[in-house]
Amino acid sequence: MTDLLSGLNPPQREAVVHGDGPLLVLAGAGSGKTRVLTHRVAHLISERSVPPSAILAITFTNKAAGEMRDRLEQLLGGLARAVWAGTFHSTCARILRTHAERVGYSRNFTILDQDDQTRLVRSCLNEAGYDPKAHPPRAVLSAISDAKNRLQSPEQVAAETGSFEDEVVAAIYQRYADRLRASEAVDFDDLLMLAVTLLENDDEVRAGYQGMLQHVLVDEYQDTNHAQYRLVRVLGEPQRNVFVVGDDDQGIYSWRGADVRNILDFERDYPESATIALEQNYRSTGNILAAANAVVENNHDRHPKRLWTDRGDGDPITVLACRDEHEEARAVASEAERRVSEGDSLDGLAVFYRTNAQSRVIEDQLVRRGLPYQVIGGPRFYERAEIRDLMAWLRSAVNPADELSLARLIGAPRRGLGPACLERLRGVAAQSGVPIADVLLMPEHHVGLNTRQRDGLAATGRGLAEIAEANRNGTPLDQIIELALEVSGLTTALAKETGIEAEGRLENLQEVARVSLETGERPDAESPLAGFLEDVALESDGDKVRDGVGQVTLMTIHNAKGLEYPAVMLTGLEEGLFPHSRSETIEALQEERRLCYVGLTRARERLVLSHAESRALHGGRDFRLPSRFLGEIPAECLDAPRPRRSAPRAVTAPPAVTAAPDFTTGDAVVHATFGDGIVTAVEQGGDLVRVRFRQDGAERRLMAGAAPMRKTGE
DNA sequence: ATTCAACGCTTTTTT
DNA sequence: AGCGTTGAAT
Repeated sequence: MTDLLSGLNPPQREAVVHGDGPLLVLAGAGSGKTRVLTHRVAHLISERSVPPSAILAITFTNKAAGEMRDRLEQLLGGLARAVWAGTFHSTCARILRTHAERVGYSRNFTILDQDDQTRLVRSCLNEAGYDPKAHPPRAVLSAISDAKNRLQSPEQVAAETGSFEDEVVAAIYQRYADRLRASEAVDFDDLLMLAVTLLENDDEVRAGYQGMLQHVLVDEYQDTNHAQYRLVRVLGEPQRNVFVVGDDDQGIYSWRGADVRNILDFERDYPESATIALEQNYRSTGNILAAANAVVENNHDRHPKRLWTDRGDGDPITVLACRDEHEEARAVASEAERRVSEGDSLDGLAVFYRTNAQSRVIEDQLVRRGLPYQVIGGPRFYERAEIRDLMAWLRSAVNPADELSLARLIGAPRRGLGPACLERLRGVAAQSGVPIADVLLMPEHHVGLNTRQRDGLAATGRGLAEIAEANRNGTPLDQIIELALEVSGLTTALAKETGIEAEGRLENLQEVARVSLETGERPDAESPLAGFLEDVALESDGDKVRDGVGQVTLMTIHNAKGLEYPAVMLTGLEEGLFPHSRSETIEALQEERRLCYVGLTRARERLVLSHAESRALHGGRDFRLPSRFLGEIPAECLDAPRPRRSAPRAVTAPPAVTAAPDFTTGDAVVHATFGDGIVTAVEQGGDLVRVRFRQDGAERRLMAGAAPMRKTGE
């Protein structure tokens, strides 16, 4: 394959043909890292005769893995199919299913999602006699998750408690882990932790994988956590052909345990490693890059680098000052309409925001104007209550030990069965040593229950048995799901309800059977249903981005990682929203800034930044100041300020700080965020002022029209 | 024992 | 605005 290297620049080429040993590729945004990864794999196979099955490529989403496989197939043909490409979680799930018995699990273990996890933590808190109000389940869960990411067992956590809260966490962690075990269930963090534990402690299993794998490649390395790091390390031995690609400026998951130091420390951990930096950007115009560079340069603790392009400046960036979120939404819709009228596809337009809640008003406007769109993330299809009900039946049929699913399906559909019934079942099961699913089928044990409840339980047991039998005898997946819908009584119950909502929910349920046929083959799954359940559990929002369908794409910036669009609108650039008010520490603020950097660098040609002066939030309405990130963008990258107002400003103007547009050098000013300062220079004909602030002594360039700043009287 | 309606509270990002 | 809890009705 001679063309494997053509079209690559020298550092890209160097990375692709790198010999043995570890390599760190510091790949700036838009520098062609996906291409480098793919071509590296192709190079290994076609030029270095590495067997495809000896290569493991870990990507951030399943979609990225699929795209890599497609691309490899174009380069190499069917040979490429044997490359093992997946996400960290799917890779670990596959390892664990293969060796389940070695970690003391059934091969049919259930993978819990966040909602299941929170419920279970809540239940553990209640069981242990702690008040969920004093110890928010989400916070406790997050602490447990942190511990698992550090690969700490409940015992280890218990040994290191330093406060009462730590002790609560340790106690709940222990209880939570026990409940998971009893239910043959694992959470997302267990997938990583159990796989690492297995590989590190089981010589035979480890030897198997280490003997099979010659090369490990990891994308988005900056967002790996400690457990993921350990997985890569153990799988990379003994050859240490570990090829990691990342960008410390794009680390946006530290709150999830990702450790940017993994990338900064790579050279220390692999002293023999080489480093290659990719700084030429092939994606964005000069103005967009200049803005992104300028913003991220306000961060410390980064590998110094500066993206460059030979594409020219391109159009200036547009900043829209909107009155409120509705006007911002109208601006989004107008941008979409403008695109259509200019003959461009809506596929090329993406709208980003910091929080999922922001999508609603934007959706309203797009619907109103008949503009097609897709929302990535937010409440997911599989997280709807009725779908979760159905999934509980399916999961229980595959994994009879799954008590969480059992608890859910007992009450769905509503038929006079509730928590009390479940408690009784658990009691009987514990006494007799019979699995709960079997107790369901034995009405003689249903003492103390009324006829209706007894009948209900027996019917539930029969239904589950029927689904399980269908799964066992190879009934097609969609028919199993249809069967589950029927024997569970879910459709019957919904059909009785009136109203448009029930209709929608009924349609959603039917949709599951239809969608189930679209999932790919899973040769490692025990049954198509088991494979489907795992797909659903490990599916990420990013996997659902569809392109080529003529729709505007709406998503959080977190979901935008790794994507690019000709036109990007970054909305809600307001203090308190972006950067988010919960990001108070320096570290958190720097991560917000990296997030901003990620958002800006998704744009190829057109970039629109918007902020609203007031925004409705949790019921009330707040006045909002423009984000400091806007102030960090050099004015020469920006369009002339273009306030977007559909009503006279006086009517709705915030009573807060009002900008005085005519600053002169030497003026004493006060800024909403930075406090007191002195104007040191006026640039761009008065649009931009330089101000040195007393608070930190730093000089900042601010937009005179947009900055939340006014002159102070002497 | 279950279900439903009203109330009050908390609000980031996600594999 | 959405969720979990609480209290009353069935």
